[in-house]
Amino acid sequence: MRQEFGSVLRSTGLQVTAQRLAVMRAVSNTPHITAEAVTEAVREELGTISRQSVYDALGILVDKGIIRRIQPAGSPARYEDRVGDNHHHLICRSCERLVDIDCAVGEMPCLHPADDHGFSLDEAEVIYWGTCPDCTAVPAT
Amino acid sequence: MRQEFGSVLRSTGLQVTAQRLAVMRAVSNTPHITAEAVTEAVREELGTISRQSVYDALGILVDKGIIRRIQPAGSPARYEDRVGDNHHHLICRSCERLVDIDCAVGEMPCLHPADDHGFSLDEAEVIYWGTCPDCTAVPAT
DNA sequence: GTCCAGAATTGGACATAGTCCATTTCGGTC
DNA sequence: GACCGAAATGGACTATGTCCAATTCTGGAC
Repeated sequence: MRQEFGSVLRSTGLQVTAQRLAVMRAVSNTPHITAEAVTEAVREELGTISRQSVYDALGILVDKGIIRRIQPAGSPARYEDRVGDNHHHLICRSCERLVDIDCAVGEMPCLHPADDHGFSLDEAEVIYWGTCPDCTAVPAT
Repeated sequence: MRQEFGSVLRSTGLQVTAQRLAVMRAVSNTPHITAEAVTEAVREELGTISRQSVYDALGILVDKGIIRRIQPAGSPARYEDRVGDNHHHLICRSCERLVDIDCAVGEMPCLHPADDHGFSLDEAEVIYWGTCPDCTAVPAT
């Protein structure tokens, strides 16, 4: 996780900047991190960064496929650097905990609808909703 | 689609109000309607309704399982009255068009992850992302 | 080492989607 | 027709982003 980040950026034709490296580190260190948490983490590392730069960096990284954006209902967008393995997510309705779930198929799209209405599909996003063990134990907090 | 709406409300212990009936009608008439469009439709019917009442009515109807809320990434929440058949959705990345897809299984949850991390699952939400025929024909607009 | 062009960053205003709360009104019952 | 609790209202507020113009930085050429 050293200067690999730099080469990744360069290999996609992006400039290597301290802000982008810090954003990549934040996403890499904290799975399912939110934009706000990224901002905090980068500020800790660099002292300052504008909200704009964070969104911009995250947006570009997502565009380039370096990180993945997840936008579950009722929660701000989250980012993760586990890309390419097409895994899915499991979310607790009660505490919003988000857990990775491996995809049994492993390639995209891993599911095919009976009728695709002429669309050309590139991804099947699966979110499992349920209640996590902790929240099951303590139903109403 | 007559006074059925009224009985549905009563059967869940809710009061029957003009606002709620109008909201239900709006959702029923326009598949995948947004909160904003519901507000417009209800205003056309009743003359006036507060944004609050729309959100409140939609929220209660979702709570009671009378309608279903869909919150795809990058789009405001949408509502539909097709509940109970556990169908999925297909969205065009380019024009945001949203289409229903029947679930091959039909019962919830229709998918089971290899490892559920101790969660008790109640739903597997599937969103297929792709490009619709129109947008494929006209790539960049 | 200096300079340049384009890329990246910044900050401020703005947009969108939705929530909170105190008050008023309404639906259903007696 | 009066009453009570549920529902609706309106206004302020919050969270999460986006847009834009101006500035700064990066990497390469000289």
